[in-house]
Amino acid sequence: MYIYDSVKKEKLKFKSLKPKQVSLYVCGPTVYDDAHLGHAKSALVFDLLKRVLSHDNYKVTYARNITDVDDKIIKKAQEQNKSIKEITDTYTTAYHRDMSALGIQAPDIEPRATESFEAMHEMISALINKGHAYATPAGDVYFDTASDKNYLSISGRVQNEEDTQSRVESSGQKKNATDFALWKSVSDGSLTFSSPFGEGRPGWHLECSAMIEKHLSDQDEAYAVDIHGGGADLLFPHHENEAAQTRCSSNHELARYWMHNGFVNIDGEKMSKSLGNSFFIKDALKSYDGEVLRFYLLSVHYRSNFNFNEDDLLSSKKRLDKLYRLKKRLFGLKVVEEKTSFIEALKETLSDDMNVSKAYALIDEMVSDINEKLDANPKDKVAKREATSNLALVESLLGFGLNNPFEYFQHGFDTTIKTTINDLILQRNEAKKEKNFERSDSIRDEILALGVNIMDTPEGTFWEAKE
RNA sequence: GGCGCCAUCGCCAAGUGGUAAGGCCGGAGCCUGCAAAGCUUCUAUCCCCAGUUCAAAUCUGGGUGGCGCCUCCA
Repeated sequence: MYIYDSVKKEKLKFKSLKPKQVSLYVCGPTVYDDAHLGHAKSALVFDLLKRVLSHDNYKVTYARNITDVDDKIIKKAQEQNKSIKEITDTYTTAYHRDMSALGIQAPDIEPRATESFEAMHEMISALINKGHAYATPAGDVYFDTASDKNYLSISGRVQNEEDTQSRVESSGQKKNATDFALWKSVSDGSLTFSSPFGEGRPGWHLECSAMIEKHLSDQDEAYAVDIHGGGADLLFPHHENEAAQTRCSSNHELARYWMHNGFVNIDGEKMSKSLGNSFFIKDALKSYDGEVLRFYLLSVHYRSNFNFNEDDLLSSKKRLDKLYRLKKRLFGLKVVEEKTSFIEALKETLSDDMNVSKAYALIDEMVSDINEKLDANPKDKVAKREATSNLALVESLLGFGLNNPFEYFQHGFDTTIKTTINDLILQRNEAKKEKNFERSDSIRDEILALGVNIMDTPEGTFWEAKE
């Protein structure tokens, strides 16, 4: 396995801390709204990573947190006159529903900030004791960035006093402009938690470091986890600060490898609420099968920015269609697992920093190859056996091709229309049998008008939704 | 202003020193009663300039054009 480390900025041969085991921590969502395509991209990328590592015989422990303490959550609760818990429960459930629709497997551990206060308190205390954090007269506890000589080693930034000070609003009580809150003193009665440092709320960066120590870390290792991932925007300040907290409160660095996925833009523009172009997964799912979205969102290398647009999605879907048409040809066959050159090639390609583009190319070529063989000899048992093995791997490694191939092509058609179409097909076949092609073609026009294509095959007449 | 990323066929997109993958679209053909599907086949020298090298899309320098982070953010 090779992984591009976004801190070292080079592709490295992956070496796990413990033999054949991998600890993976990914920054999850703050649950104050529905998940958008950006959340999907990140979750998909690391879902794929876990699958690739697992197929490489690593035992992967994957943790992805839920941030359920946050100012935005409080704001939302006030706006909607609901409790904090109602908000976080609603959107946590929604997040799980959307991720599941995209074929994303649940992480092994899903820690929540509200369940991790003890670990956070311990980390703050350790930082204070070691002289890396201080309390202000106002009751806040800040991390002292000047006390960490390796601060900024993650993002590779250069400290620039003038610049930083002009852009960061200083509370006046911080020692350095870059210092960040570990514990914020709050006493307005909104949402507070008691702590050894007074009533308040934890700083955002703290929960990840604390939960990693609690759930994944081994103090004897030089790194808390093998891999830490998240969106590219988290590199600074979030991951920089996480790393500082861990480094200064314990004896190890946070992660051996850092992975950051690129952004999802909509029609060339950054997705944001202010631009009014946020694209929620649940809305996308109204028009497209979850697997189609998965296939499309995964189709571009994870480190590149992804420009989402409907035209590209549709041409991407046509690629997945070909996989499903092959599945139709193989429908009902039992999978007999056997090694094929395709399987080896696919695993190897994905082990190269998840080269999905090349993986898709391999799939396209494999599908064409099998089709060609089946065209030449529809009973080619060897080809069929190979094909089922190949597709089984695609399903488990990439997570698509899992649907019933007939239903896949009929997304969005209800039973009534399906019945109508099937009736028309029966009528058309009657006409064809009588060689009444005028009638059969006019029936076909009727069927086409319903938004479907039909195809006559040796196995019967099948129909698919157009586009 | 600081730090960083990117620029490959009409569109999407791999390749990062050894002579341009794959998909979509389009053309031609095979198959088909005709279609659809499937198959075959055709279509780029890699933003510009200079340099290093036997050899560069791939390295270096300089342009031009996009974009990201620096404030909450996947």
